Amino acid sequence: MAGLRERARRAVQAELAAVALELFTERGFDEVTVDDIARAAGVSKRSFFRYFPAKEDAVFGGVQVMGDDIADQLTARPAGEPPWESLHAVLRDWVARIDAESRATLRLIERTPSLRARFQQRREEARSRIAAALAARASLDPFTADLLTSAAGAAVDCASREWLRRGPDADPAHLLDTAFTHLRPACTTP
Amino acid sequence: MAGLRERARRAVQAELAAVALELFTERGFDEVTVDDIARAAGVSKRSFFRYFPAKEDAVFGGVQVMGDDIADQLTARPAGEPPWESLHAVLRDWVARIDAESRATLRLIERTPSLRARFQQRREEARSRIAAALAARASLDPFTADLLTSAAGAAVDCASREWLRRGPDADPAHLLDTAFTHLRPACTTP
DNA sequence: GCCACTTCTGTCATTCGGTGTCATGAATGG
DNA sequence: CCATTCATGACACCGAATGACAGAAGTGGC
Repeated sequence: MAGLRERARRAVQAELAAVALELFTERGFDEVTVDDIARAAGVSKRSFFRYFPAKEDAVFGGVQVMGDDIADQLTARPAGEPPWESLHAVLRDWVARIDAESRATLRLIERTPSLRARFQQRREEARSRIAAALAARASLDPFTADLLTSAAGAAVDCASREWLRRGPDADPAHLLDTAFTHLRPACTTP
Repeated sequence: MAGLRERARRAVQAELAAVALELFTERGFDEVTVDDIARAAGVSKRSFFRYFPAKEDAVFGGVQVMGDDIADQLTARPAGEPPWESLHAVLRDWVARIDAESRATLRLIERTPSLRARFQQRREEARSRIAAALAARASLDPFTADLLTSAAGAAVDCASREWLRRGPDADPAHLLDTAFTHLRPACTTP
């Protein structure tokens, strides 16, 4: 069961994230101080840092959880499937689950350099784990797993940028398909 | 001719960068304050920020200049050459020009998260310019140019990581060749 | 050499992100 | 009911970064 403490903690964290996102989208990330967020949420500046290790981290969370299970889903793919197809399928599933709120967050990230940097950092960590999972599943050497996952990351990046270029009406999944098709590496069929 | 002011400025900037790199490699980026660097170089902390916009920027410079002319070299490639081959050739040339000092810098960057973030940010800007140059030269749509340059960036990343994995004896150019060969996208031969 | 004019520099003060400390009060578990 | 744990706020502190100002030094014209 979830104790009162745990529930309160999650509630405050969600409240802080919501307040922060609102202020950020309204005035821009750099024009909002941690004190602003804390005061708007009715807590002290010190308490903010008890819920988030850094100011940037108040933005992630809705995005972060999604990236965690990609490695698991990857190991659950059919055994004979080529690695590139596995990555494509899993990531296609992932972009399909991105909801409207996450898209607003992604836009904020895309236009804020410091957030972009933090985002790339997290994505790189995730990519590293995914590469390890892929190497274990398909018995690939680390270099090849690195190549495949990095290329997949590039595909996601390009699809994301193209989606931002075209506006929210474009279909992200279709853009990702195009990117994966165009980028299919030579090493998938050795 | 270069006036005394200009020469003095470059000298101080180089001195600051050298001192900073020495302290960073010795004690780690986060364990060195700007005051430390400034004092070791015999200037005030305030003056440091007149030469570099941020602490991280004292590390780049030896690396940055190299990335600037990649777009130019790209436009100078033979007209009929496939885009992927052009990127391969130019970047191969680029890694070949990386000297020992730059390698030490790269190692420092690779093991310092905040430097990595800054580095990725700069590389992304460079990639964007290169994509524009490539699109203009080979009359590609922005999306395809994006895909090719991002994949090339992934190749460089993977080669760099593999090089760090294997130690300084490995040949970076050869690793880059392998990455580019394995990653050759399907869209190079439409 | 002398004199404006610009640029560089150090000093001081300030903002902001982030951390350590400590006392207080509330939740928890027996 | 009581001892322990945990969250909180208040305060001080560090380091990165910026603005303001005064003085030193280079630059160009006379």
